[in-house]
Amino acid sequence: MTPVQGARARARIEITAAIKDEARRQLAAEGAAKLSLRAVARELGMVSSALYRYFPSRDELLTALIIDAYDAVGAAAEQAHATALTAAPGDHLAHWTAACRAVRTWAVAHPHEYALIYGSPVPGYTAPEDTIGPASRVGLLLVGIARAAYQDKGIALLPLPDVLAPEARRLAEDMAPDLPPPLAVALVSAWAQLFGLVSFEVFGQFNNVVQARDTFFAAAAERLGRETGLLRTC
Amino acid sequence: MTPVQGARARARIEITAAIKDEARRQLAAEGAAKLSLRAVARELGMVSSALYRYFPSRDELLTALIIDAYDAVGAAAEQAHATALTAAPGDHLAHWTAACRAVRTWAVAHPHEYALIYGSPVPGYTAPEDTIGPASRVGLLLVGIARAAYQDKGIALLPLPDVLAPEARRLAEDMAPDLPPPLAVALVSAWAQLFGLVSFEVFGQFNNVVQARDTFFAAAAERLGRETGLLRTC
DNA sequence: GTCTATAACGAGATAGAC
DNA sequence: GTCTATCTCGTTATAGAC
Repeated sequence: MTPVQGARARARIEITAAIKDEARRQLAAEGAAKLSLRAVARELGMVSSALYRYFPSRDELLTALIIDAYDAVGAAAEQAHATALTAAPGDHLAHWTAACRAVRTWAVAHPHEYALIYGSPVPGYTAPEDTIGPASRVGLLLVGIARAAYQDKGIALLPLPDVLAPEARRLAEDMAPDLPPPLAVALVSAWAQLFGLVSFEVFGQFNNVVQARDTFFAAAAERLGRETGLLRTC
Repeated sequence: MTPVQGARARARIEITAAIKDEARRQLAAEGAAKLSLRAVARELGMVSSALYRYFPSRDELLTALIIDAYDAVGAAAEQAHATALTAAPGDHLAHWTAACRAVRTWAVAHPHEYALIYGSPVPGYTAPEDTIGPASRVGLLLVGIARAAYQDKGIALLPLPDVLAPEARRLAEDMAPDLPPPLAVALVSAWAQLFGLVSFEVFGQFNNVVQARDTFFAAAAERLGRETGLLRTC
């Protein structure tokens, strides 16, 4: 808090940010598997051993990038949701699609960071527990939207097959004890399916298939929301 | 066709297979980005330059692995579909879920090959046109199942938003001119969402979330089929 | 013609001595 | 922090065995 400490702390923050920026650049150029502390250091005009004052290992740098990415996509979704909340109060389906579109927009703008968190696992790297919280942000937001809709007007979902009932109960207890188990199952499905749509676009599976990506995604996301019970249509 | 040619050809096929097998082993251990011709050659007791008799470059070896993977998952889905066709004739939803479950089963059994084709793109590698055909097999199978259902008893789908109408027409023309545009859109969405479910499981996003993976997936796949119009439920 | 081995290139990573 | 010696890589040219 003294001026000197403040300057030191500020420098540390700046250098940490510069390291992560350069690491993100390498992520884009070479992929997460080839991320190397040495190359980052070289590009920054530092010596590799100096980096260890900021990140104790390559894996910890990777973890920081992963957490940043989860936080960025989570914040984008949350902010879009907050905007939609005031722009169209009570329209739960609009809140849902706003969050979904924010996820897609962020992913298209940051394909390599998206690949880092929702693509193939990095060989030899296992995510520590620190990533669980940030990784849950989008999912928890979707749960929140569904909860608001449920408390507002209830939901009408298709009944689940009997074999899934225990898992549904367990899921609901884990993530949202106040919601009916079928809704919990529908939410987890929709969550995975949402990222299926985004991944297919970002990873190139839609090349030569889908052209009007924006409207296509918007329609699919709305459909997902409807099927999660946010609007009764039958 | 003479004995000598047959022996040569057989040896060539065997060595090609051995190279791909070893490459797949490295794929699992180090990831596609670090796949190295030299390491493959070393492990096989060959010299790196000898590999060029079989694959003109590292990227062509990658392409071969990608095509094999697409063909493997496509064949698995097609075979499961064929079995379901005779086991439950006329039950289009059962045919759909059988194909979906085969995709998941293959993916869980071959996570690294799955990651190669449906995960993050390999940095610096761009897939040649040869991969388009094999990459389309699962999608075309889903189209075929939907076509059978459509010709059998028609479909009832939600109307599309107007902005999506041109893209829907274009999509239907491209992939299945005999199917109504809304069905084409629903199929592409379901295709992407199916792989979203599989990717979340294979890539670890379901860790600490979904436990009964098999029944969860089966229910979600059935739901996807229903929503694609394979069964009218409203 | 078909294959393998040797050697080499230029580029990059890595380990250790200083 | 710096320098160097030694690795790796993809790829090619060349020569010789079958």
